[in-house]
Order: sequence, then C-alpha cells, then structure tokens
Amino acid sequence: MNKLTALNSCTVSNAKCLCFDYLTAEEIELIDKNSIDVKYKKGETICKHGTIAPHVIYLKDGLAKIYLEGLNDSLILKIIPPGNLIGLTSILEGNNTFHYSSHTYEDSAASLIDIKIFKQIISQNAKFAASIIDMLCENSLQTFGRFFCLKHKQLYGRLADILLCLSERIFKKEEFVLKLSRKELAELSGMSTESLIRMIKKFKDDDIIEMQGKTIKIMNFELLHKISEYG
Amino acid sequence: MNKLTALNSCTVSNAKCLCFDYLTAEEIELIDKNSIDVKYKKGETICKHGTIAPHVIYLKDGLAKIYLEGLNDSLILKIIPPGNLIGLTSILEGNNTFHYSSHTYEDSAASLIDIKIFKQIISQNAKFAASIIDMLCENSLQTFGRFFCLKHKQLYGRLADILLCLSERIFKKEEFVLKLSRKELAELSGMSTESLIRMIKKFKDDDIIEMQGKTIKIMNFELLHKISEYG
DNA sequence: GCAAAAAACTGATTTAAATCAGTTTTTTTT
DNA sequence: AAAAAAAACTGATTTAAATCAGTTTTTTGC
Repeated sequence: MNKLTALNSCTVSNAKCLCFDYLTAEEIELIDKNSIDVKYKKGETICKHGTIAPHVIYLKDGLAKIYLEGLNDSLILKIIPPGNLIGLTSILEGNNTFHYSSHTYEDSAASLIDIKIFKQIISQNAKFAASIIDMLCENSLQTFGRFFCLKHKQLYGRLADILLCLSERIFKKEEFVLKLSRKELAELSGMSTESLIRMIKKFKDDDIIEMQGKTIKIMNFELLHKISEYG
Repeated sequence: MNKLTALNSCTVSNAKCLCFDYLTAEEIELIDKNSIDVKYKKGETICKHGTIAPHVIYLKDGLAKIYLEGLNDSLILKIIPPGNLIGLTSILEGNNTFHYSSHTYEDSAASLIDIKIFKQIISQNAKFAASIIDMLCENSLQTFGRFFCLKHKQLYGRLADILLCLSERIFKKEEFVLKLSRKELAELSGMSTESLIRMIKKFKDDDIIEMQGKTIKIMNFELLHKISEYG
C-alpha cells in the first residue's frame, strides 16, 4: 500500500480505548467514585474550548464532534463515536483547559472522570499510561491524515473520504442513517454548504451513492476509494 | 486572551523535551549504549514515511522539518529545532513505522535511540512516561493550531504566523538568518512560491519586515500579530 | 571570469470553490 | 390545516490563490 492511500480525512482514529482494561479492581472503584454520569440531548455542548477541564470525558453512547472555533469558521478535528475519550490532551501538565470544543450530534451519554484521578492513575499504572500514549499517537495520526486531506484534496475527494469514513469506520454498514443537516455535513467535509450539495448531486448522478432523506447508501465502494485516493 | 489568538500555524510546539531529565543513572547508560550518533548534511533525509522505525530520533543540533508527502503536494507538519524528538508517534504499539518524513534544513546532528529501549523505559519509569504524554499532548496542540490556520487563514495571515514563529520561537531574535529558499519558505507557509514572493513584497512595502538576502528583520511586531490574529 | 543553472521575481490567466441571490421543499409551530 | 421558519437546492457571480509564461538576478561549476 502506498503512503498516499494511508492518508485520508477520516474523522475517527483507529484508536480503541483500551486503557480501562488495564485497571486494577481498586483503580476501577476509584474511577467510579470520582466520575459523574451525564446525559446530553442532541446539539448540546459537552465542553468549551478554553474553559477549565475538571474531567476527561468518556463517551458511552451517542455521537459527538470535537472542533476548533474561529471568528467565522470552525474546523472539525474529529468525530467521537461511543467508547472514546474527549479531552485527553487536557491532561497536559500546567494547562488544565479544554483545547477544543465538543458538541453532540445526537442524544448521548458520558462519564466525566475527575482529571486528577485520571492523572494519578497514569502515574501509578504503567500499562494504563502506555495505553494513553497509544491513544495519543493514534489521535495524532488521524489528525495528520485529516490535515493533509483537507489542505490538499479537492471537494470531490474530501466528500469521498467522509462517506467512506462514515460507512466503514463509524456505522460499519453500506447503508446508514446520518442525522446531520447539509450544513453540518459540509462543515465536516470542510466545504461550504452549497458546494457539499453540488458534490452530493454529482455522486448521485454518477451512481456512487443513493440518498433518501438522511439515509445514505454507498453503491460503488471501489470508485469511492479511487476518488478518495486521487484527490 | 481569546481563543483565536491561541491558534496559530506556528511550526514548533511549546514542548520542551524534558523526558531525559527523569532518567536514572542506569537508564541513561542504557540509552547511551543503545544510541547511535549521526551527522547529517543540509538537505539529507532523516526518516522516510512508511519505512520501519528502528529508533526515536533526538535532534541535538541543526534544524529539520517533518512532513507528509502526496503525489504532487507535501505538507509540513512542523519544524524541529535542536532538543526535540522526531518519530515519537512511532512508539505506537503494532505500527513501528515512521508516520511522516523528515529532512534537514541545515547541517545537523542527532542521536538515534533504539525504539525498543525507549519503549522499555516508558514501561518502567512513570515520570518518563508522563513526560512523553506531555510531549504528545503539546504536539497535538501545535498540529491543531497549524491545521486550523492553514485551512482558514489567508496568505497574509499565514505568512505573519510563520514569521512570528521563526522570530519568537525558533531564533528568539527580531533579526535572523533563515537559510531557506523561497520555495521552501512557501512550502512552510502552505502556499505557492509565487504567492509567497508577492506576500513578502507586501510586507516589505508596508514596512512590516526588512529582508536582505536570507536575513529577515521584523520591524513591526504589533502589526504582524494583528495580521496573524485577523487572518 | 564566463557560461550554465538555479533561484527570485513579475504580470497575465485560469481555476476551484466561496459567496450571493434567489427558489423550492421540508419541517415546525400555532 | 395554514402560516412561518428552516433546510435544501440552483444558477450566476466573485474571489483568493494557483498556475502559466515569461524576465531578471544570483549562484555554481568549469
């Protein structure tokens, strides 16, 4: 496989959150005692860039995005499916703030784990720490790929990336229901809403996808991969 | 300070490589025995994306870039000044390859640290591991900022970012000698060579910088910061 | 020191994608 | 069920930046 095929603007990393598998019984209890379970409605804010980060967030259910906000623009860094952490970079020593904002795409549930306890366990449990390191590395790789593709690929290739990511990594089905507006899907693909609509039309005309309402079905994976690869 | 001011396409992270300060005498010896010192000429390749990563690279002297290569384009992820690590993400379990390429900007010297030994020390020394986690977090933040700015800021703002980064973070002087061609500087700013030349001209005409050959002097930091901030 | 090559620069043109200005369709509210 | 609001869509226009096609300047090698 060539280098380029490895780069895509996919919105989720390969990282599985395995770190909790390495906890002792006491550590699990410690985390349980120092966590708060929360439910979020669709569209709610989970965390806000620049505010103090009192916890690391484990998304148990639902779907969320993490993003950076500018004056006019915002940039989606990644999508968080269930079983992933939000705010891992906030464990950084000497800067206990959230480094991005997060927002739910659908009704979601999360555990808010006290960040001090989280850091304490990192310092006392080497396997847990190693697992965190792995996740941070995976997150970096995902960001690198997305960075490259949003900077260099054209609209066509970017939409192909997103569709493949949704189908293969997030929903793991060729047909899925994506509860996002065109505006949100455009933001995710890093393009304007109008451009997104035009691209979707092209994909439909070329029989690459079928789309009815919020249901998307990938009809031609092979071609979609080629479009993703060649930009 | 508002969120936006925190985002820049600066090419170096704030991370200081402190991890080696936490080693025991034996661990230092272990690393010494399992490291190779190498000298690179200007323009040499330090590591190549996709190849096996037998070591983590500590840049002792010189200047390097790490970047992703596409078919036509390449994307500079960051600049590595002396005292920083290259290839830290390669410690990721189950994927011992380099996740980017690296190339020297000037004559440089590095220590190649055996990656197995490096990982062994992570697993046995919690403070070392915590320091690695810190560096990974800092690297992520730097990438986020650069990602946002290269995606959303215009040429003018991007060049301002790079100039500020070079002056304030890398050379730590208002006047510095940058041994890069226009082409390399353009690549660093994520724009075409012609665009870079036009932007430099604008900056000179507006008395923001002075430039003679490879010597750059920042004349108006305040304005440069404003340009960086407002894009 | 001169020729050749590379780098720096300039102006004109092209292009990809955003923006603008709408219309149509769908959803929500009353 | 009708009105209002929001979302989806369409075509025309604009714009930022790349590309193209050169010229001038600097560097390199013989």
